[in-house]
Amino acid sequence: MRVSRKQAEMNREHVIDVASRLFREHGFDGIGLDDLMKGAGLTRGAFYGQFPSKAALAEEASERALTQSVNKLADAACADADRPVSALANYYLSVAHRDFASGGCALAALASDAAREGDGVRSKFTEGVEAHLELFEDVLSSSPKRKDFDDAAIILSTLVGALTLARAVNDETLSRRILTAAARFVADDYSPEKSATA
Amino acid sequence: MRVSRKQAEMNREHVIDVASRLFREHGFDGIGLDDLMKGAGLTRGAFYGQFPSKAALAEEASERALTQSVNKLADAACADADRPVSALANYYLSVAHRDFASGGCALAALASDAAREGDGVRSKFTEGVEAHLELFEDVLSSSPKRKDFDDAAIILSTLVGALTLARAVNDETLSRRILTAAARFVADDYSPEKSATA
DNA sequence: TATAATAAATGTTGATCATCATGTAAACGC
DNA sequence: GCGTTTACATGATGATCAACATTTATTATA
Repeated sequence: MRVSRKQAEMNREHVIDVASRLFREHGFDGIGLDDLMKGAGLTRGAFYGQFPSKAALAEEASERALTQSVNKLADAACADADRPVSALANYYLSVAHRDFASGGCALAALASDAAREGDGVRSKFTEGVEAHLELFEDVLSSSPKRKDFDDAAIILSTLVGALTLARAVNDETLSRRILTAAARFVADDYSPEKSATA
Repeated sequence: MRVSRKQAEMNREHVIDVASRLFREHGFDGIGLDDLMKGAGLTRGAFYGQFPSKAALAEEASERALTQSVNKLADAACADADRPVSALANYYLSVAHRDFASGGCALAALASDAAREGDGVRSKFTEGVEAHLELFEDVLSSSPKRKDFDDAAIILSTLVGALTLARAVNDETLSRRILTAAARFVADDYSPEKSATA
């Protein structure tokens, strides 16, 4: 049954949204087109009218997930105007974020998967990492010290690494200790009210 | 054709070694038993005499890869006795390590995959993370300051995160900038000759 | 209203997946 | 040296995979 142009475009967008969630949850190789489309309330046949291949969907879903990740971080930073770095770290390294990979940071959920993907997906990840770094540079520049690529890269690496390790681990105590150690480090060492560290 | 007990045991060990490499390279879902066994010079039928399931092999391969990762880090630290942290960071965040995932750190290669696996694999990763942290605590304790879980967790998170991001990214310049920023941070802030940071 | 375009459903393809049953031949215990 | 054990190979199983072709139904437009 055919559907209006507008509805078709909405369906397409919905498929991308669903895929961005399910890929984060199961990995690119961890879910197939059938379940992906079922998750969107459509069938497999509807797929190839909208996308040329699974890789193409992975590309668009990566872009959307990464944009969403940056936006969530920006919102967290804005929520506490005079301690933005602290707010950002506490959001990112929360237990809630750890236990909600499908709606959380795409870098932590898919970065090691993305390294094995083709250039399409990896290009989107390149843009996504750059966007994350620019956000951090902006937030850091509000502090009296220099605006520095290195500090942004250190913070991003620490956040992604800590969240990834906290998820991989089976032991709740260890998992939380990793999260809080990293959160305290980022908040303490990079807050505006404190002087430079390096 | 049958083979001696000793040879069979050697085959088993060889399968685990090969799997630990191939899983790191392709992810748990990225390679099947056929290619896994082909990589070990055997056929699929030889598998189920040695392992009850693919998940069981993933467990043993994870354990081996993680042990190897700790050993390599320990070797790197020993190579430069008066700047162990620096040596460790420079090894871990080298371009060579970035481009050699199959023989490199299992945490960076498989941590986000492991988060989606069953309790067997995740338990091995728990032990692996603990072993990594203990190594870092030991190396740090040789410096005049405190021996601290938090510092070890921060270093491990930064190393894993930076390497993961450097691999996901498509842009060589950006990739190297992430590696060097993180390496400089770890080396500078946690070397024995420098005072505490937090 | 008739026609062209197309979204979605359905079915098929061939590859690959993990798993297991059976066959075979070599190594081991007696 | 003979019977038993067992390591491995082979083939079959059914599930699932991505990909695509065909069909059906609906909308937009002429």
